[in-house]
Amino acid sequence: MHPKVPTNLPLHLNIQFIKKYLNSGDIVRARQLFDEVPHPDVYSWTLLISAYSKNGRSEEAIKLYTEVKNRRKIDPDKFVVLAAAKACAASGDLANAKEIHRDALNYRFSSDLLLGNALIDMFGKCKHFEGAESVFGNLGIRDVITWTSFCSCYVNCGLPRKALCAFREMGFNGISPNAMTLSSILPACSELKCLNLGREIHGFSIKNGMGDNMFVNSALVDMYSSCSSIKRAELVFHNMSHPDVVSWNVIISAYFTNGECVKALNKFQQMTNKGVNLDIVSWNSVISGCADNGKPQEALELLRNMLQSGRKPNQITITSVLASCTSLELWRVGKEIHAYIVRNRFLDDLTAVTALVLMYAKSGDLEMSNQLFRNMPSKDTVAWNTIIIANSMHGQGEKSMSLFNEMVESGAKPNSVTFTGILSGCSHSRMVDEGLSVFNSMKKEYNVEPDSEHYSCMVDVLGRGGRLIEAYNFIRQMPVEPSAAAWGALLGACRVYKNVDLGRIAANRLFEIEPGNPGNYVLLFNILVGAKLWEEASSARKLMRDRGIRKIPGCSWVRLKNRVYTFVVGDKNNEMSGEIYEFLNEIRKEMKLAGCYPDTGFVLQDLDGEEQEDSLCNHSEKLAVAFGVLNLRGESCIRVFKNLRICGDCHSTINFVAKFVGVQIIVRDSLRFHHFADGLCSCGDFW
DNA sequence: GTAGGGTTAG
Repeated sequence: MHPKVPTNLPLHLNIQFIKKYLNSGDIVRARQLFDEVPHPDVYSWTLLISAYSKNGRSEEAIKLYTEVKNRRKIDPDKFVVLAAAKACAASGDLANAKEIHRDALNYRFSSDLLLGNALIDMFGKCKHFEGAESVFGNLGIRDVITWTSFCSCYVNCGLPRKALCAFREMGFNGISPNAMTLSSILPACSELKCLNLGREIHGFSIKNGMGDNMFVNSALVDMYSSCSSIKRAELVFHNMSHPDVVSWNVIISAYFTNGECVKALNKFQQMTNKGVNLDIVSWNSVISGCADNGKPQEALELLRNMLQSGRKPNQITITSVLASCTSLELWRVGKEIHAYIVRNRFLDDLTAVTALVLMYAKSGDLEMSNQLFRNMPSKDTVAWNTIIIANSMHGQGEKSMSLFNEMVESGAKPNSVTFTGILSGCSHSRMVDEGLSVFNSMKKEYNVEPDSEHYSCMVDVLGRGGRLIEAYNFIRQMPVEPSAAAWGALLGACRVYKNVDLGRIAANRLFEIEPGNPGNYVLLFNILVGAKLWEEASSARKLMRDRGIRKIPGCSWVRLKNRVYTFVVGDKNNEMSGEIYEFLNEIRKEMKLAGCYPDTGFVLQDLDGEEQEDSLCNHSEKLAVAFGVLNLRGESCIRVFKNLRICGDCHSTINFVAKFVGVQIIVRDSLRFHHFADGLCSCGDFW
């Protein structure tokens, strides 16, 4: 081991040794020596505190600081308080930050420039602008660092406007910004999409010799990208003489946020080719970029590459890639990632688990979703919102409501998304009075102003509840402009309750607001056909044709052993097509024997008249279910996904199949989930 | 023997 250093040396020599150990990174040995020194002075304490905080061991640093404060024989100086402030800044520990601020006031260091700057920075990192304002106010002299830290505190606290005000005031006070000021203030321009100020800052940086500053330029790339000015972002990046890994990451994200996936992926490739060391952010940027831009397969592929390269995913990687699984309904891959989360102890990460809760719910496994949520050690508003939305999607309105009550009791604050979640739950479960009472309590009890989305949800609640006149009056009286969603909800309700008059009104409004949406023409057509108004129906159809609008083809898919099998109407391309149709014919016979007759009203939902006869047995969801049944290998559940709403005849057929074969069948249509088992559907035959 | 900055997330 190490030769023992005699501790009876004079203090300043011991300090030399402590510093030597710290400089070589041997914090353990420095601590040992420190513990043996009989009367360490405040400087030795400071050295150790700084060392711990630099090594990411803020807790230990703060413990030492508390200890030194309580030593009778030592008077804390501003440097030891400063070291403690840095430790708090590193860990974002607000409680201790406030304590340190109080100490600074007690010791009368509060007007010291050096310490003041560090305290402002600390409060900025702890996201507590009130603290920073108080420190700032106490400073008699403020330098460029004071102002810079003050501005970036506002930026960190999500107050970009205040940041820009402080930046202006700085100028009025005759302080000229430096490169650090500019790179701190540019994110405020990004957030506010302040292109003009951003360009002004760009010009200033060039005039003042900061044209090749990496930090400023990376912040500029981000600013231009946020202001949708990708060309300018590109230009800044290409003019950089030495882009570092962060600069590359920024330009990649910039391309993705502007929808330029090919360029983003090219840049990623280029970066790899140039031998830039990819960091975790590089991988996360490109993975989340793909996930956000409708490229889930690529996101998963990149995750594989990442693992191959030996880089460990973190919570952010997991969250992004789970979003991909959700969009592809890649339930099995999602399960693998779930296992990964458990193995790597990410289960206490709110964001990752919330994404997992959503993934399971969207993949049809509501039970797992609920179970995971129950086991979460802490829950924030987003987590509660997610579980409420999950239950609403699955038609569990009562459950959504009780979760909401639990949420309020737990002290989490409901926000606008919470109410959209509950109200949609109420509409899917025909809970009209509950919906009305929640809606009325939004502003009064929770101070959430209902927006257009909430109003549309309420139209849906009333409409699906069969209270069509009320729904229509609600639309006419709402203080916001009724959106397509509101009229669409009314139109849908008119289809269910066969109300031709209101259906016409709603459809005509929709033809104005969103003339290109085929769904509205189809709904009106169905309503008219249901009322046997053939001529009017065919003119609705003609209107659609004249406008050149094509119905979106119905498409269903089912997963089998990590492969996705897709079916369209009348699909005969599957290798098992023969068996599928045979099975469906058999089922039709069985249904007739059991006294179930096909619901012909729905045949017409398909606008392609030529196929009417046939199409009854041909809908994609039936084909997918049949394929799933024929390939059941001991599994008790089939999950089918459809891009449009499920049709009524398919609904009753699938219900029958589930009972006949003795399996659970879960169908997700474009709006919600249907759980079929034992001759019942979770939607109560109402959708 | 003392301070501050740019990228990724539900």
